[in-house]
Amino acid sequence: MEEKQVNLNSEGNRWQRRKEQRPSEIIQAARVLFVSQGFAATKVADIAKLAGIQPGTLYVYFENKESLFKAVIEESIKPLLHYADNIIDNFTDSPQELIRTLVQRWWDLLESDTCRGIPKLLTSESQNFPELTAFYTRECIDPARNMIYRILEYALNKNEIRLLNMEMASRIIFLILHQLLLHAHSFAEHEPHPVSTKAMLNAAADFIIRSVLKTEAN
Amino acid sequence: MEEKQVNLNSEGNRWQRRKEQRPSEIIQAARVLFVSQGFAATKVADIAKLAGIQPGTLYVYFENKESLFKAVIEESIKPLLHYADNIIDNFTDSPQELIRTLVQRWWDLLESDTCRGIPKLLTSESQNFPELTAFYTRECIDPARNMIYRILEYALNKNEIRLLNMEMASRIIFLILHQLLLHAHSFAEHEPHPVSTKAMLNAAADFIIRSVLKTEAN
Amino acid sequence: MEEKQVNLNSEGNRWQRRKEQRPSEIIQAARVLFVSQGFAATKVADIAKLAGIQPGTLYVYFENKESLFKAVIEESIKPLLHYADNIIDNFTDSPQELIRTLVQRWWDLLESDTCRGIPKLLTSESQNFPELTAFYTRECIDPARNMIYRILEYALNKNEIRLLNMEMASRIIFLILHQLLLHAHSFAEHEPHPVSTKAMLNAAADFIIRSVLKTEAN
Amino acid sequence: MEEKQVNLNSEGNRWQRRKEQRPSEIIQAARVLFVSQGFAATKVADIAKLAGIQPGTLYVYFENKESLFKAVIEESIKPLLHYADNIIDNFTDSPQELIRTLVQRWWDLLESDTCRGIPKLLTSESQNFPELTAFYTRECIDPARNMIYRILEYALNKNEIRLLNMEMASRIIFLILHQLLLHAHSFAEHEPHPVSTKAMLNAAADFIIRSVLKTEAN
DNA sequence: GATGAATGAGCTTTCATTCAT
DNA sequence: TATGAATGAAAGCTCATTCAT
Repeated sequence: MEEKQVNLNSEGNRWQRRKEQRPSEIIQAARVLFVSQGFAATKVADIAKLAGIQPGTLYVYFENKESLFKAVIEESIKPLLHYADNIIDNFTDSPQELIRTLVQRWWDLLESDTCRGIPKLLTSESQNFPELTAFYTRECIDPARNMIYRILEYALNKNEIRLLNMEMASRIIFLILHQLLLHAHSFAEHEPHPVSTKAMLNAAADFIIRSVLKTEAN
Repeated sequence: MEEKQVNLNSEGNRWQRRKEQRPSEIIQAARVLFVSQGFAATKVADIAKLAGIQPGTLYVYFENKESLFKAVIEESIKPLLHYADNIIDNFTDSPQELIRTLVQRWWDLLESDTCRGIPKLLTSESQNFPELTAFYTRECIDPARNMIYRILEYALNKNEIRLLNMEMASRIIFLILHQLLLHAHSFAEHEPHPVSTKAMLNAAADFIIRSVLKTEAN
Repeated sequence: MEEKQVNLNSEGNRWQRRKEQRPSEIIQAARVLFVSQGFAATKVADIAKLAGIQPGTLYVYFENKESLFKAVIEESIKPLLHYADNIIDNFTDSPQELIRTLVQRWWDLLESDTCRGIPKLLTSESQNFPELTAFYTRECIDPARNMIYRILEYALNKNEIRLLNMEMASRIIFLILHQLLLHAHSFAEHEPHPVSTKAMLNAAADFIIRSVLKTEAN
Repeated sequence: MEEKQVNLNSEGNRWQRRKEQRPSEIIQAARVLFVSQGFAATKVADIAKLAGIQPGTLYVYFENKESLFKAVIEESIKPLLHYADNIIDNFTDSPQELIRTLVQRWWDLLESDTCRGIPKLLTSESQNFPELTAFYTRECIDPARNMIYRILEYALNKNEIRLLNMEMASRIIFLILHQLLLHAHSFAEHEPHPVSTKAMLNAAADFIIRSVLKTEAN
């Protein structure tokens, strides 16, 4: 007697889940190479080698190079989909602390093993993969800016914010946070005068705080 | 009586000899495609087509695709090599005006016809062309930051600067300016809530001014 | 009852995996075309077709056309590296018999399946591949002349040699043997009055014997 | 009223004559490169450069690369067409002297400025240009062997010839003479133990004389 | 006639993908 | 499932040839 084999992971999901059975090592390997070399310049054979498999095996799990790319983005973006919750878990700190926490958590999350370099990759390939870019813009960038906006609102409620356009300030803050990530994967290692990550993060937080919060020393 | 048939650039001018203009036309075409698609994803045939020539003609002027890429970067970077002089021509304005001018001129220069998209391109290809990246870092990024630093010094001398680490502040300001350019060539067109360039530039200037200068409303 | 349809190499075996035999098959095909057309005039696609593979397959085994050429030479030369042993296995025959044997064995060895046409090929391409030519000169030509010299010494010891400069005679004998091979791959088939290989070999042996050995009829 | 323009140099001539107006410098340059590199490996642009002209100019005089090649052969072969008269001008010398003269004149003629390397070139390209090869075989090789045959006849008449097959001996003598030329353009410069041209020519003459003529020391 | 920039067909080579094992 | 040799379309590049100057 045959039981109908139910496929729980129906492929109708826009962002398919393959979960356990998918060799996430392939995705990790692919992400590393895509980030450093770009999509077109990365060879499938090199991904396979880095993942410790043969080229043919890769095609057992991914339909083609492009769908692997999408899986890389999709998978790496997952932790960011509800990052608001991840990054800032309570709004009871002082606004200043909140901003410092924001910057640090932002870095920790986006440079974590699973999504390191994804913003750089999406910036580079934005024209080649417009759907992914639109998805990222809608699901990650926009929520991120909303969260920043909420932090500013929180400061506003505490009467600690300076006179400013909160919408535009959110955007600029986002630019700073985003560029911190890009810089780490592009020019950082060619800097004539390198600066530690910690120093950069602190400087970014200081810069933002000075710009948006009321502080003694103006 | 036969009128001489005048060929209005229909196909008779395929054999135009334009030794002088060709290289820069090819470079312009190549820059556009390299910026939007990346080096590896851009086909030589497409560059040729966009430049209005045949593929073989491209090789009359450039040894290969890579040297064309280098020519694109080097040529496009030229206006930036002494951009300090280009961007800020006098330090007699108020510091606030100076920063507003900086942001606007930065944009005008870097999004001008000759170098539009180059920062995006170099960010994307930094790992694939380390020498070019080092060159850009040394000759463009570093001087740019120095110029920003001098603006802060100017404000310091006028006693209009807030208490801050000028070196690190310069770096963050540079990040903002740089990211403005990248954003324009990546996510801008996929924004769910687009914002005009003018608004972004003003917001960036405001943000920077609030962060580094003494202002009434803190 | 259905007989299993046997596919007699019609097209079902396009995907044959024959890692072991492939390289030497490619080399054989390449040798044939290189010998008749020269290196530059031979197309990689034609070599592949003659070897019964696709162009891409060739590059699984050889880095490029030039390294295939080198492999052809190196592989084809192998049987010649110790040909002295191969050609003349004993020095107990009469000098005259020895020379007849030399000529015949020389022909049999150098026109065997594995090295047919190589002297012609190396003559043609000597300027384009100087290292290979030097290698061939040192490892094949020089030892060949030494062996000829030893045959003359053997005749000398038997007091059957005429008064002559043995060093120079060896060179001339080598020229004759070498040219026999070249002629077979160049003008032979365009001869207005063709002569059989056998006749040529005998004539060459006769000519050499008369020149270097004491014979009754002078 | 138009007179029909009469082309005095009708192209019906199998081996066209362009005489004075043809830049024989082009042919000289082409011969040098064809001999050392082969037909396919020689670039028209390099021939033009060596001839001191521009690529386009070459096509004023030659229809295409192949017809230039034919002109090279055709022109270079001219001195050989009646070389019997050129090489041996009298049959009054002793047969031995005649053979020595033959070898020396053969060399002087075939390595003269106008035809140096042609035998090597034709050997290399024999399969690619069968008509030229047939022509060369018929008009040069065959007459050359006939002349050698006549020398042997002359020796026969003087009762100075050994017992031999004169037809086959002529062929072997020709092989030797031909190979002397080939060797000079292929392996000679890679010889581990070089020998002067003069020594080789003498050795060849000695070798031939010993083989075909009655001599005291047998 | 001479030029040399421009051509474009055709070559070598690459590499994402397939499939017999 | 995993393999990796084989594929073949497509890319970069060459160079004999053309033709406006």
